[in-house]
Formats: sequence, structure tokens, C-alpha cells
Amino acid sequence: MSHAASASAPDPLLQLENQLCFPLYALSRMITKAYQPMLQELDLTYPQYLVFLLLWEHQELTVKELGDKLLLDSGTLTPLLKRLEQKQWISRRRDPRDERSVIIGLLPAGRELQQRACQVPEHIFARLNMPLQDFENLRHQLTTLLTQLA
Amino acid sequence: MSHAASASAPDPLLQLENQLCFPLYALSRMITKAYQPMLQELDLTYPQYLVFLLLWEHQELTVKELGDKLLLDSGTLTPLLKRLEQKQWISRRRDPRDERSVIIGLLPAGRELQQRACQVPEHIFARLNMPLQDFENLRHQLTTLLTQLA
DNA sequence: CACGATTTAGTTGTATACAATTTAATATTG
DNA sequence: CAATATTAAATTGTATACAACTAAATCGTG
Repeated sequence: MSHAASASAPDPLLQLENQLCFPLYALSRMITKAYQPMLQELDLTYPQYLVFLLLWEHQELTVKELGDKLLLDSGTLTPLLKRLEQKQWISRRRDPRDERSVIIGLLPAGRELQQRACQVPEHIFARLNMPLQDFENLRHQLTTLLTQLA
Repeated sequence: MSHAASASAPDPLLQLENQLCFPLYALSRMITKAYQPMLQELDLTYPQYLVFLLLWEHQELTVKELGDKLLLDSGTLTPLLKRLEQKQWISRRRDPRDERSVIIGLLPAGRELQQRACQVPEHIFARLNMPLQDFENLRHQLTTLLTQLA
């Protein structure tokens, strides 16, 4: 009852506080920021780091496969991968068996990044200050929702 | 034991699958995409929609206050708000009592948007296909984590 | 085999995000 | 009260995101 003729009733469903989307959106960005100091030492951005997580595990992946796993399209990945190629961290070559595909591989410098990155996850986990059980629980809930939407 | 001399052991902590950050990052984008069809009809982007959620509730907020609530800085907000001003949905004026601040207010067209937006949250909730209890639970967990990090 | 449909990357254009810097206004302090 | 520190927006530059489109290769079907 404070202000002038503000006709609009404060629909609780339209309040930022009651949305699921907002904490998801904001927390995602805050966690990215929590990675930033460590990733900066590796000269990596957060999405670039995700690409390397996959390459360290699989050695080689096509742009399509990276996109399927990260839920990103070529409009995002192509320029990102070109930047990593310029740094001589990855290789990009057409698949000789299907010239439509581009195979992304690790170059030595990119493979060596893994040694320096291996402390990153523990560091983040520590900063979350969260019991492992809650962590696993939350991860499972988010992953389930993600599967439903994607 | 499949491939060549891949020296790297598959550190499970470095696998995308075991990160909390990735489902958070991916789910945030997927939910934004779930909003997109409805927001497109309102000619709004998702961050613009968040700004309006706050303005519909508070009528007027400074750029600083918007940034505090959305965890966004002026580098993001200023151009976003200028676009909304160009559409005559919001007003931007300096606070006469503190010329450093810019007060964002709703113009009639921006206020009317609320009527058309009020179905958006229910629509999204339906698409999540999730018991209300789980929804509230997840929102609470994310909000708690967010408070810790921000 | 021919040819239209599909698939994969790449390109273009727009809109965030955010670090770093700048500018102007206000607050603080000696 | 003057010098300094702090604060709020804006600006600059880089890197995502993503829709829409293009180009080239492959697939499927008659």
C-alpha cells in the first residue's frame, strides 16, 4: 500500500524470487566465475575447459559429437575451436571417410594442459562447502531434468 | 585398452559427467530455450524478461539495484536497457538526488507487457513435468548455493 | 545411377556476459 | 574545505550463445 496508483497486483508467480529459472541462470554464471581464477592461469575460458574435459577423455571427437555432448551448435563451437587451434592446443581436420565431419584432436600442448587442470574440480568442490551426498544428489536432479528437456 | 599410447589415465574427477558445473550450465541454457517461444511472442529476450519481472514488482529500480538483484553489471545492463528504452518500454533518467544513479521506470507499453506475460511461468512449470514439492526443493537448494557464492 | 532429402560445418547477425577502464558525482577525511 | 577515496554508469574489447542461412558431402529411394 505504499506507492501511487500502481494498478498491478504483485502476482507471486511473476516474482523473480519464485522462479526456478533465475537461480539456475545466476548460479551457473557464479560457478563459472568461481572457475575463472584457476582457468585464467591455464589461459582457458569455461566453455573451452569443457571441450578439453571431453578431449582428455576421448582423444578425438568430431564437432558434431562435441556439440551433442555439450549441447552447443557449430555456431558456437567453430569459432571457439578455431581459437584453440590458433594456440596449437588442438588439431582440426576433415574426416577422410566423411568429408562433412571435422575431427578435433589433441596436440601435445593441449594434452599437457590436463596435468595442470587436474586440481580444478577439487578446488571448486571445496569452495561449494557442500556434503558430497548433497553434491551428488543435486547433480543427479539437474542431470535428470536436463535429459528431459534436451 | 582400445587406443594407441594414450598415456592419460581417465581421471574420473575430470570427466564431464561427474561435474556439477556442466548440468547447471547446460540446464540453464535449455530452460532459457524453453522460454524462447513464449518470450519471442512478447519480443523479449530472457534477460530482458528478468528485468521486467523486477520492474513489474518494484515499478522503479536503479541500474545498480537491478544489477544487485540479477547479479549483472552495468556492462551487461546498460546496452540491454538502452534497447528496452528504444522500444519505449522503459524510461531511463538520472536520479536528481544522486546524479550518479540512473533510475529505470516502466512506460505504459512495458507495464502492459505484464498482462501478456502472466502465463509464462505456468507454461514452463508444466513443461518441467515435475512435482511442485521437487520444484520448490530444487529452487531452495539452488538459491542456498547461490547465496553462498554471491 | 539420378536426384531430392538429410547431415555437417561454417557464416552472419544480434544479444548477452564480463573484465578492465573511464568519467562524473558523491562521500570521507585530515 | 580541499584532497582523496569511493561509487555508479558507461565504454571498450573479447568470448560466448544461438537463430537463420549457406555450402558441400552423403544418404535414400525409385
